[in-house]
Amino acid sequence: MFSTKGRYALRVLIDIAENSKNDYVALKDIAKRQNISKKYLESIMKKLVDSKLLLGISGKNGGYKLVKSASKYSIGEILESTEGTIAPVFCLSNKTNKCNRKSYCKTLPLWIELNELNRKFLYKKKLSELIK
Amino acid sequence: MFSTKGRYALRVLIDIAENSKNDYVALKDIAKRQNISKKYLESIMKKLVDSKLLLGISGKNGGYKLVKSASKYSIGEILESTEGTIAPVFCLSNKTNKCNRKSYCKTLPLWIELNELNRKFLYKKKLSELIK
DNA sequence: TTAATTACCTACCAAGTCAATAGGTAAATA
DNA sequence: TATTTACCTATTGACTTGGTAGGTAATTAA
Repeated sequence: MFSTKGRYALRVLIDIAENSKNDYVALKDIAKRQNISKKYLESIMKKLVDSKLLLGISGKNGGYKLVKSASKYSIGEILESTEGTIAPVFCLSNKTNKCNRKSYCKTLPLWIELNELNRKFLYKKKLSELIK
Repeated sequence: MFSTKGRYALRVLIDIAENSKNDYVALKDIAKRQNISKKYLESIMKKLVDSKLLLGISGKNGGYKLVKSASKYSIGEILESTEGTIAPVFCLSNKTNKCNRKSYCKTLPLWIELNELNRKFLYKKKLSELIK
């Protein structure tokens, strides 16, 4: 189940895409429009800046800006950068599956198939598709 | 992310399917084979019995038995009965979406599409496909 | 009839996560 | 220089997770 981190992140990126006219969009404006706690949003913005999905500029008239066009953002990369992982089970959440049942686990193929289905869907779907 | 409840439930049903020869399979044997705490498994068995996916019989030679053939069990119903919901977001976890943003939410169509993709996959996939 | 075996039931608990809140500092600009 | 903004660290209450503990009720083999 996706937490507010990922869900808010999508709303933030939609908000910036719709409200930025080559200028920076301030956190407080996003928070007000989206009705999300300003302080809590900060932690989400940090993840998005750290993973280079947003550019953040301090000082007067500062704020956040997209680093590429909305059609270049996949929903998958946005969710993954804020949620940490989008895998359906823990054993697929890391690069290397450390579960010691993996060589004989009868459910693993199911989880792999589900994971691939989701990743394919979420990385194909673009931010621009959620706008308008 | 699926918790141990759903993941263990799948392993339990596979175990019973593979180890029941018209007789009942005792919890302690499942727990031993699957290396899962006996006491903790009890809470998962209860969910499966309550949702009529297993028949539980007390007393000597008692235990648990499938109520239908493995090919009739969908992975979706097993996960849903133990996890409560398999929806990707909270607003889709109940019959009635109570989110007050739903009339204008720009991300809701994405979640609905993802939810339907997952449900279709998990309800089509059968327990028998995980065996052998 | 009795002892053993089994599911079933209720309560509790430690650790972790979630969704915030609080109170700052550093950078940029009018 | 004052203001605005992002950025940083720490804390917290409520909830969930993954168990543990200790019993009761039902069934059957001896």
